[in-house]
Amino acid sequence: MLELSILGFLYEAPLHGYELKARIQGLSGHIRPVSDGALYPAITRLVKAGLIEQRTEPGSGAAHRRTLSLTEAGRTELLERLRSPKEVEVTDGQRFFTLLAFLRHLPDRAEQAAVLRRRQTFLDTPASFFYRDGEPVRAEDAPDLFRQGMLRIARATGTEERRWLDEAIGRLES
Amino acid sequence: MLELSILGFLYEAPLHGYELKARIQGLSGHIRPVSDGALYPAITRLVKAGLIEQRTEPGSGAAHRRTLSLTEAGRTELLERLRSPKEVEVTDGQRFFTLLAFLRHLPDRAEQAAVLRRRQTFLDTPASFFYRDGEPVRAEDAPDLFRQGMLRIARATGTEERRWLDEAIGRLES
DNA sequence: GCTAGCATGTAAACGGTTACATGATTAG
DNA sequence: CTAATCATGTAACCGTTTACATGCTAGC
Repeated sequence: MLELSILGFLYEAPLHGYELKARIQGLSGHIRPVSDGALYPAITRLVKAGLIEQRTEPGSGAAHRRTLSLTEAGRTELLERLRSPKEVEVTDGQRFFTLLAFLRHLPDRAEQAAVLRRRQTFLDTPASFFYRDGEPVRAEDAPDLFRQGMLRIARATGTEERRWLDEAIGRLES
Repeated sequence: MLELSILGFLYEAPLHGYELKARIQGLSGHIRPVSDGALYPAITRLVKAGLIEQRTEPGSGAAHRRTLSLTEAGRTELLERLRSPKEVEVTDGQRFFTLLAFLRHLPDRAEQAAVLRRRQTFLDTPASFFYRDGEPVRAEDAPDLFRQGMLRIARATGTEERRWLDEAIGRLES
């Protein structure tokens, strides 16, 4: 997830770690701060894997500042991760959103549409959200005010997402 | 998160691990399966912490089947976790939802309302969702179809959630 | 001179995933 | 008898959080 964000942002332009952190944070609406202890090890991993390159900038700005950029392998890897997301990245809203944030980098509109289709299929599966005894619970039947709220919110989200997916897939395939 | 769900479900009735797993899964709408490798260690932790008790049921059902129940300390702990959620549990939608699922167990309506208020404050902070250069991005300005979608969906969710929070807090405080 | 922001890192602990392992009961 | 479901657990690995640590630069 973090790795995808790093690759995604670097696909657009070379950045240093600190700037990367700010962008990733901006993407999630400050819901969850990106910790240095997650970011820098992730960068190290990607460098070791040959997906990104580091070079120290001389003079400019604060102390040592390492500018990161994607290698050719990194570019290929990003596209592959966007093209073939794991099941959990389609299923989990948070992860799917991260995917969406960079999906424009996939050069083929048909491939973009295919990813949206996978999400669509998941949302249309009658296996989504809040079950009791194997049956989906209706908001009116929820046992208390709070679970009623959960259902209302989940339903509103699902409705809007389905609407957008329809529209977007339509546009991509026209 | 997992621990909260375990405590929450056991507050209602004693259960064994397998049943607990099914309920937790039902709550998330199968978005993310609960793995045994997470569940059983979590149970062990809670037992060690004195928050739940295990007793092996003789005869009934399959093989060995351990029925779990909350101790007095466990009941206190659950209420405390509901009453004073950590910042990230208010901020992160997924976690906040887990909180909501069990919030009815808080005996004091004013305390329930206070938790909802914290979420409300977070949502009203102009720091929520998708920033660029420190400014919130409007859907029309989003650079591509996919980010437009993210914004649309996020906005729909936020709107519905704010509406429900208003309503719910009103009811709780009347 | 000091504080805020820029900038990068490490180490321990924690929680979760994945894979492995076992065995009982029930329905076809 | 055999497959599905019930039922519980362990071990290796992985990524994240939290806390700690350092040092530069710009503006007050």
